[in-house]
Amino acid sequence: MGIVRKTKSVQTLLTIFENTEVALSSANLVKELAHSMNKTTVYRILDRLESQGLLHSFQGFDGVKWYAKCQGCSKEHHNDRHPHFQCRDCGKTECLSADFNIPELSNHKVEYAQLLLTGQCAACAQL
Amino acid sequence: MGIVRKTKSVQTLLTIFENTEVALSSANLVKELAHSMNKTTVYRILDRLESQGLLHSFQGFDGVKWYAKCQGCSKEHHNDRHPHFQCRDCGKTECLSADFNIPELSNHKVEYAQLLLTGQCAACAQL
DNA sequence: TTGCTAATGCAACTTAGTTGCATTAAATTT
DNA sequence: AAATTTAATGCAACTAAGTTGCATTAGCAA
Ligand SMILES: [Mn+2]
Ligand SMILES: [Mn+2]
Ligand SMILES: [Zn+2]
Ligand SMILES: [Zn+2]
Repeated sequence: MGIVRKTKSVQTLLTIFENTEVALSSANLVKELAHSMNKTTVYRILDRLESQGLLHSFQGFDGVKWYAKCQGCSKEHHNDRHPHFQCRDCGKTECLSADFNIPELSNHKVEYAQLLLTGQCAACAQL
Repeated sequence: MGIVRKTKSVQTLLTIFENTEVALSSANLVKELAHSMNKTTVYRILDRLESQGLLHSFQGFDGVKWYAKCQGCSKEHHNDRHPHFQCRDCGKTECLSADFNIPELSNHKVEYAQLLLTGQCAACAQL
């Protein structure tokens, strides 16, 4: 099952994510879309798109939630096990295609892991 | 340089962290200490203890800031490069002694990494 | 014991996100 | 092309985490 109702607001958000390669924070989307839709709507659509396997989310260093498009995820299964990077200079936040391994823990049952990196992005590192 | 002024509030917080092996969220400390000190004071002391190398912090899945004591860090250098774990059942949040490696990124300059795990803690996994 | 100023308390504010409920508008049926 | 159904939205009010400015207090050293 995909999107239940393709409303104007849903389409707006889908288009935004289709046309970007970076991650976007919910807080910032709320600001940018304030003229066209209510903030509650933004939060609810992001929620919905995530549970439908079209977007995935992660917590940033700033304590706000970031979203990025999924590749090959579904309502049933998310497989976005990749690190995320936040540039300390320009704020650019991106999904990394790199892999990472979860340490072996004898006593814990690890179900989900999130690797968050910061430093300078490709562009800022060259300045 | 250690603590500048060992006030009653600072001592209270130091004692709390000395007597626990887990991480504590600032939000929760504010609640627990509401009777004895102002929330602003809690946030400011946590900040100060971190910059003095006595505590380190990380962002939880819940979007709140968590603190735990350091071992062998100083005002000049923090060396708490270890994963953190949050139990999805009991909420227990802990520092893991395990090591983890940061993926090689040709274009980015990684300065700091945070690995956050969730699942079931030792106690909850056995139930 | 005095004086300096780091640290605290308080009130007001900000920012991110949530909730309940009435209304609207996709999608489906007639 | 209406009428119907109900998912989705808007709005207002609220919560939770954290911050800021400023007056006051209390460590601590002289
Ligand atoms: Mn991603
Ligand atoms: Mn730790
Ligand atoms: Zn950058
Ligand atoms: Zn547990």
